[in-house]
Amino acid sequence: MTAPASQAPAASIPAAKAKESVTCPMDFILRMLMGPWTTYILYNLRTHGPQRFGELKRRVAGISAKMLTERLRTLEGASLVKRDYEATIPPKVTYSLTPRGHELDDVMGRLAEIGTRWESEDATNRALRAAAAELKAAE
Amino acid sequence: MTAPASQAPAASIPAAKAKESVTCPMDFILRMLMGPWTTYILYNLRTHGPQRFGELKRRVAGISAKMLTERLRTLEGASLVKRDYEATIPPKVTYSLTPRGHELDDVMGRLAEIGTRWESEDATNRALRAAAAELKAAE
DNA sequence: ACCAGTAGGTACCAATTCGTAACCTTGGGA
DNA sequence: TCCCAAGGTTACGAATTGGTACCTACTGGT
Repeated sequence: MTAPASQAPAASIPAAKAKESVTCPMDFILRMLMGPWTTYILYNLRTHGPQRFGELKRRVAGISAKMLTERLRTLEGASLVKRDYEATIPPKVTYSLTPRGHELDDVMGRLAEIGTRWESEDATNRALRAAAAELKAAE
Repeated sequence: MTAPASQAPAASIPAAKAKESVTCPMDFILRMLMGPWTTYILYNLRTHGPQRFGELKRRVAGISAKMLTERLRTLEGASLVKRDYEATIPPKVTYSLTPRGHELDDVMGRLAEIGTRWESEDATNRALRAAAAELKAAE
């Protein structure tokens, strides 16, 4: 993830600056996953299967066509998503996960599990703190 | 990942816009990991153990003090990193992974493995294509 | 005739991001 | 007396990001 300064090429900048950088191999992959909206898109493609552009756009609520297009092109470039174009009228474009895209299922599942757990842990803690605060206020 | 437009709060914007958004649980966690430099930092803390600010800064080549500070604060806020401050003169601040931070070891390892594999697969493919191109040129 | 839907592409533009540089605190060394 | 170290904080600015709006091309419905 995550490159430094002015991002665009930034992604590669840190590595570039640090010639003999420790090049963390997660970097490439995390840089992909971390792009804006990316996980929402992959999540939807995983859970709802191959979808058309409009369908995906409707599901990933709030995304602009521009962003969706750009993200899909990037994912396609990384071979995580496949684009099937049918030159019918109107055109029909279907996006699906490639085998490589599916290799992430496992990790994504794990991340989702951890994320969910943390969220509930945090909620519990907040509730505990709130309860403690009330007790204190009531005393 | 990744929030939309003007980022800062952006991170939460997509979810915000899409009220009944599908709230992907990976999102929180990926948003953390994806911040600029974040993986480099976690990677270093994992492989080299608890470190002082300056040490970390030297290892994560190219990062500015400002960024490092900001990233560490964020990670601290997410309870992934612990900050030990000793008010000696000069002050001594040591950062280390929290138990929660270590929960990511597994996923990070997997991501690293996949990333490494893809990288080598891609290298192989590039080599093959180059060889094919040469054969073609030579005929 | 006019609007809608499909799948984008392009221009314009404000807002955000992140690097650079300067400054802060306290004590020790030259 | 002056500078340095550690670990930041703050101001300043340029560059990138991503949304909005508009355009294409073709067909079907009213």
